[in-house]
Amino acid sequence: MRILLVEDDATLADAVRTHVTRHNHAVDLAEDKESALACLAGVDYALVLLDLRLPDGSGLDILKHIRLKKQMIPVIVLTAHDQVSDRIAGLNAGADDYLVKPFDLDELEARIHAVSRRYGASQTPMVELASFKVYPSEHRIEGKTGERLSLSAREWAVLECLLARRNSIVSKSQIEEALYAFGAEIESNTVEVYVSRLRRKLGKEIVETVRGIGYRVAE
Amino acid sequence: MRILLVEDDATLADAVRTHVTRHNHAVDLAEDKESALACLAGVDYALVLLDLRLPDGSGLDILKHIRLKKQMIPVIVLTAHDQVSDRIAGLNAGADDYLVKPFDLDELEARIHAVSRRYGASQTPMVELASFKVYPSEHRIEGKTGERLSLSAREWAVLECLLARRNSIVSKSQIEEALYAFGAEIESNTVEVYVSRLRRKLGKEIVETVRGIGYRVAE
DNA sequence: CTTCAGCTGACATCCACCTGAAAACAGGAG
DNA sequence: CTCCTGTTTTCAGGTGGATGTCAGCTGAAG
Repeated sequence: MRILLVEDDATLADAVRTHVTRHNHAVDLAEDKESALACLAGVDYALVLLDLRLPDGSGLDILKHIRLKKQMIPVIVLTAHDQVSDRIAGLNAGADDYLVKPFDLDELEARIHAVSRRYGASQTPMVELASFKVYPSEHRIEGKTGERLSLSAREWAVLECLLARRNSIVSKSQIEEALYAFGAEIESNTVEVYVSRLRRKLGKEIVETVRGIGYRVAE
Repeated sequence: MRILLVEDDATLADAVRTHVTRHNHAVDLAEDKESALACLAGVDYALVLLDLRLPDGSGLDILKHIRLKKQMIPVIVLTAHDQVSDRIAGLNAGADDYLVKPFDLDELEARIHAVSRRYGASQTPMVELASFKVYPSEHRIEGKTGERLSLSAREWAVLECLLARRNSIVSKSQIEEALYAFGAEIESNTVEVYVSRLRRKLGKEIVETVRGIGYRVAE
C-alpha cells in the first residue's frame, strides 16, 4: 500500500517513514505543499499522512485540494498538541482521523489500519512461510497444527523485515535499521543473535544465510 | 460506548458528562456546531446527545448533517421545556428520541439504553469467554454455574474493549482511549491495574499479556 | 593449513509488567 | 453535615522475560 507523507520536520518524517515501511507500506515523502500536490497528481496513493503546518502554506490547502478533486483517499492529519484549532479545521475539511504529536508509532500504524479499513481497503490476511501461517496485522504466527508461537518484539520485527522483502536478500544493516528505527546505533552482532533465535523457534530452514551479503527467508 | 454530547451550557454538560461516564460510556463534549461536526468527522460515535439551541446556529443542522451522511448513529435531542416546535422539528429531521430539560439523569440513561438497543440489530446478545457468558448490552457476566459476577465500571470497560477486538492484540493506549474520553490523559499504570483486577475476578488465563505490545483475551 | 563470517550458549542488565496497599474520591445513609 | 463504603488512581517493590554483549565454536573459502 502506497502512502504519501507530507511533513517538513526531517526527524519526524524519517521516523515515520522507517516505521511505516517496516509495516509493508511504500512511503513517498513530500516536504512542502508544492511537491505534495505534484505527488498527488502523479501517483495513486492509498493514504495520506498530512502535517498541517508547512513552511510554504497550510497543509489545509492540500487536504482541500484532495477533497475538491473528490479523490477517495483517506487522510490522517498530524498536528502539534497545542493546535486544537488545526485539528478541528482539519476534520472540517474532511480529514478522516488525526494524531497529536508526539505520537506513538504503533498508534500511527493502528490508525492507518483502521482508517484504510474504513475505506474498504484490503487487509493483509495471512502469509504462508514454510509450514507456518503468519498474520502480520495481528502479530500472530501459527505452526502446522495451528498452535500459536510466541515471538518477542524484536524477533517479530526481524521476521517482518525479512518477509517484507521476500525473495530478495536482506542485508544485516537493513535489518538493523528496521530494529532500531531511530538513532541508537548498535555495535555488536545483535542481528545474528536474533536470526539465531528465530531459527531456534521456527526451524533452521526458515532463514537462509547468504554469506557476506545478508539473509533470505524460505519460499 | 462512545457518546458525543453537544451542549453549550457548561453546568448541564458537566452533570450529564459525569453521570453518563459513570455508566460506562466515554463522553466527548462539543460546545458548538463547528466542533461537533469536527468530532463527528473524526470519531465513530455510538450515540449523540444533541442540544438544539446552540450559540453558533441551530443544532438542527448537525442532525441534518448526520442523516445526510447516512450515518447510523442514534440521536437524542435535548430541548428546553417550552420549545415544543424544536422538538417536533428534531423528530422530523430524524432524531430518535428527545428529552425535555430539566430531565432526570436516570431517565437519560434509560433512554440511551433503549435507543441504542433499538439500533442494535447488530448487537451481540451474548459472548462466550472461557467459561463465562458475557451479555454486553445488559452489563452482565455470568460464571459457569450461572452465578453473577460484579464488575466495576472501569473493569467492565476494559473487558469490553478487549472483547471488541477479540483475537487481535489491543495496545495499552487503545484501552486507555476506551477508558477515558478525549482529553484527560492518564500518567500511571492504570491499565495494568485493571487488567490485574480482571484477572483476579475472572481467572489468570482470561487475558494474555503480549509483552511490549499489549493484551489479548482468551479464545 | 589459515582466515574470517557467521552461529550460539551463557550471562548481566534492564525494563515491562504485576500486584498489594495506601491515598484520593464519590455517593449514599443516617 | 459526617461517616461509611466501594471505586478509582497512584505508588513502590518485586519478578521474570527480553535484550544486548561477548567468547568460543563451526564451517566455508582460499
